[in-house]
This record gives sequence, C-alpha cells and structure tokens, in this order.
Amino acid sequence: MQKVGRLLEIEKLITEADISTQDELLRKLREKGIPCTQATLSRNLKQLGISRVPDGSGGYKYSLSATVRLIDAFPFKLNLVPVIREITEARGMMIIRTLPGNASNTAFFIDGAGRFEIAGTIAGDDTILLIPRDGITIPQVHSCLESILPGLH
Amino acid sequence: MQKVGRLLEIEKLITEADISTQDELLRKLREKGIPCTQATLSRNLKQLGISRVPDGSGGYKYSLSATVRLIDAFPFKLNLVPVIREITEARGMMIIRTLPGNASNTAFFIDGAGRFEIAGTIAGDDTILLIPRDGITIPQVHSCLESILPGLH
DNA sequence: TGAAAAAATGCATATCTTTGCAAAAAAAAT
DNA sequence: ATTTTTTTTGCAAAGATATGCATTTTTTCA
Repeated sequence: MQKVGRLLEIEKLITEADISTQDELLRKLREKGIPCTQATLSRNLKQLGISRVPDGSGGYKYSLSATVRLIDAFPFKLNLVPVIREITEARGMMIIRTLPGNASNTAFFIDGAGRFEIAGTIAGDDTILLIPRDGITIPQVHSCLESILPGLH
Repeated sequence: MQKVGRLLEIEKLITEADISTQDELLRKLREKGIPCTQATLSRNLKQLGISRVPDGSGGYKYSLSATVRLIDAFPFKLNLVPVIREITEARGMMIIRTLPGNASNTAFFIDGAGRFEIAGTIAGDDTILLIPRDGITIPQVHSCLESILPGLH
C-alpha cells in the first residue's frame, strides 16, 4: 500500500501544472505508474485539503488550500479541547498543534500530569513536540493524552 | 440589475457561516429576498473566486480563495530567504537557523504552505525544528523547502 | 428615444465529484 | 501464525456543479 507516495505525487502534480478535473489528475498519476480510481482520488484530495478553485481565466484548477490541514490522515481524531487543533505522529513522537500562543500553556498542562509515558515536551508558539519515553508506543501516548485532556476523543 | 448586490450578499453569507452546497446558499439568498438559480450562483461563485474546500472536519465549505492566492503569489517570498542562515539535519529532522528573532516568522511561512511532507515546526528565537512526516526523507523535505522558498540554494 | 450590442439569466443537461457499501489490504492484538 | 480490528479501496449510484443555448435584461450609441 503506497498511499503516502500517492499523496505526495498528487501534491506534486497539482503544484507543477494546472489540472482542472480529477480525471485529468488520474491520467497523470497513471502515467507515473501509480494506479488509482477517481473515487480514491476524491477522498485523497479532501484529505490533503486540495480543492478546485476558479483559476481567474475562466476555468478551474486544483490547488492546495493553505489553511486546511491534514487531520484524518492518522488514527487520531480531531479533539474538542478548544485550543488543540491537530495531533499527528512523526518519528515516534507526537506533534500537537494549538491555536497561536497556546502551545506552552498546553504543554505545561501536559507536563503537570506527571505521566511516566511522557519523557518531555518542547513548546514553541503553536506547536508542541511531545517525546514519549523509550518503549512507549504512540497509541499508549494517545490514550495517556486522552486521560490528561478531557474532551479529547 | 441586482447582480452586484447579490455578489456582495454571497460573499457575506459564505463568510458568516459554513455553507457546503450551492443549494444551501441558494436557500439563504432567497430568505434574504434575493432570487437566484443554481446556475447563476455557480457562475457568480466562479467570478468571485469562491470555491468549495475541505473543511478539515470531514465536510466541505465554500470559501474565498484569497488565502490560496496569497500563498501562490506571496509578495515577500524572496525577502524571507535572506533570513535563513543555515539548514542542517539531525535525527531525521531539520534544524533551520535564522537571523535572530526571525524563526517564528519563517516557521509561520513554512507552515502556511500547508505541505504534506511537514508534520510540524517549532520555532524558538533563531532556530526552527522541522519535523518531517513519517516516510518522508530529508531530500524530500529539502526539495519541498526549495519550492516553498525559491531562492534557497 | 429606438436600434444594436453586450451582459445576465434560466432551463435542461452534461460534466464532475462525493459517498454508501462491501470487499480487500494492512495493522494490531492474541 | 492466526484472529480481530482498522484502514483503504473500487464500484456504482447519488449528489453537486458547470455550461450550451435561447431568452430576457441592461447598456451603448447614433
């Protein structure tokens, strides 16, 4: 299963050239040796936050929408804690995106729970890097977070 | 001819509330006493540069594509480059050194590009930690950065 | 004015996109 | 390794949007 590869290629194709329909994009993917169907493409575009926008010349083209980000890509759900916007995983760590200026509050709150699973956190302005202790899995950290942050689901 | 009034109202309606189909928008217009058909609406939306974008919660909503254009034609793209002093790699992540005080501007800009390859960034004063998404290689991030920041070597 | 040209609109339909569902594939648990 | 659970996918159909064409409305210009 090469979903990530396909997502990258989709992103690349739509930034490299103006593409106006999913069928057109589909053809280009296949030319690159990436098999896909239009239905899957539709779902992938949604996931990538890519949409079909007027191109200003009477037509339409696909384009990344800067504000919408990948949320459903990984098995984490969008949470209900107002300041947390997104939680993703990378390199065995967790990246928690918050509203601007809220990263350190949130990190402080997480640290304050004193959970063993969490080796430490580093907070910027709107992003927290959460480093799990060795041997701790992401699902474990996730359920740990759920217990720390009520409303997360 | 009440086209202009309708255009204004359309813009207003889609910024005030999340609207996910043209029929829904059409109903709201009619509630305001503005008669219209779906066909006209489609043409008007195209003219206004409004498109249907993934809302990040599994649905779609209409949105001005101003943000997308902003990124596409970001006026200070080139001005950003000189503040970056060095880019290095460590532990599968990237460390970007900037001029003092410029890390968060730069990180904000990078985040704004909304690239899939980048799981998140954390900015201090003059250093950014960029965490690539799993499965993404450093060279991939490099070329990603190059496309976000033209002028980068 | 009134005639001619341009723009806007509605209708019907073509085109394009999204989604429910079942099957396949992948990941996690035992 | 096998079972269970979760995720991804294709198919087909439903849903949503765009557009050609004819008509109406608005604008332009003599």
